[in-house]
Amino acid sequence: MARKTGSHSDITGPKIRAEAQRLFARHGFAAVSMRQIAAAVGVQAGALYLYTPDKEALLFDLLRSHMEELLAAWEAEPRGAGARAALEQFVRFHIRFNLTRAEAVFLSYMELRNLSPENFAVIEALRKRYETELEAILKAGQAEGAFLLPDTKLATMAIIAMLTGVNTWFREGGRLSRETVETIYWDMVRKAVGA
Amino acid sequence: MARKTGSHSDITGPKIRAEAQRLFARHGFAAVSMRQIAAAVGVQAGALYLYTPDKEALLFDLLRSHMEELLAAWEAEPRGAGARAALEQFVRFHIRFNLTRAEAVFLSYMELRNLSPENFAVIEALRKRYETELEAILKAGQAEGAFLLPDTKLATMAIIAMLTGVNTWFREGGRLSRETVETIYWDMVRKAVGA
DNA sequence: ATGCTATCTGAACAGCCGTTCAATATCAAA
DNA sequence: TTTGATATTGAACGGCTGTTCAGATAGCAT
Repeated sequence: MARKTGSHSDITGPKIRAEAQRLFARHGFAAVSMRQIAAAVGVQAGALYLYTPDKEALLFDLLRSHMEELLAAWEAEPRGAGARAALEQFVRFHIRFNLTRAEAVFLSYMELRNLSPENFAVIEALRKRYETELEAILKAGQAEGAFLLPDTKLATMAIIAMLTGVNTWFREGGRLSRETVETIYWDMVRKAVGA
Repeated sequence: MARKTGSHSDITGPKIRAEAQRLFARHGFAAVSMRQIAAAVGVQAGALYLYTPDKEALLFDLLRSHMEELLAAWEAEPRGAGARAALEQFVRFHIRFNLTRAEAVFLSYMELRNLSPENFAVIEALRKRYETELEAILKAGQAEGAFLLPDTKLATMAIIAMLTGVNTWFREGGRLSRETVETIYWDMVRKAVGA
């Protein structure tokens, strides 16, 4: 046996990334073997190397794609006028976007240490760019007198941690809908920044 | 060679736990081998099994000890009168305690999935107990009219996520002292709960 | 129908994994 | 000084690891 009927890189490639993401998120990068990923895809381990130079590159690709899609989605988001509207937009966007990509978010927080220093720096830079988006909103709000904050840098970190935390407990079909959660978190954030 | 001069279970035992915690936190549970831990302790791999039945039990021990010490420390904390004082106490305690045990906190958040279902349930129950401590404060504050919260359960999760997030960026000797950070976070939490 | 290219297999590589255990050296008590 | 308990080694177990590659088949353009 060699090439399989119906085989196509347009199908196998994405399938590998999808299964890798699922398995890495579920068991952790180090705990998942290339043979497990291959089995999930329905292929032998050697075939994976047509699509990635090595295991770490597979992880890096997932993390970088996620961060770039996060930034692109935020930039494509409609922006209201004023810092207060922008902050509400950010809060709702962050919760909504992250909930639809729970596995990727999980990976981005858990598996950074499995990256080489160079790859780690790339992801860190993207994450920093995203944080700066929020900090810019907080600084603008502070300047226009809409917010009252002791420290915009700390507020940035606090708000992002708080919002990302939703992913750890939210379950579809639970007590509260995603929209309700967004609203409740927005209420707490709004108060916290003194708006 | 067999037994080493100066060898003692009172020394080797704690040393194994300390090195395991350090290595697990640094590289991840799955990525660290028993031989690496043994080498860090200065012993052969086989000797570890005088102190733990297997690798997972080593991790479980670290997580359970941490959670129990966290709960014990909180219970030993002096309690002020009223929900507002209690909440400030909690905020400052959580940041302070977690910063002094960064490795254990990191492990407790990252390595839960490497536990067997039974062991996972034990840690989850301890974590739940801790969360309930905060929620009780929020409920009491709500009842006595000190706080104004849309949902105490969500506020609990939001506050804990926000506070634990400090561990990801705080560095000793950085721009702000631990006490200043405590105060700033307390300010944000206080506003968020409407107090 | 032919030939080229894309895709995949299956075996092999060297090395590491968690764990067990008989043998052995040290320590502490008698 | 002898004896028994304690602590450790070092080798061995079967199995899994990431990665490479020659060989083989499927798809596609001619």
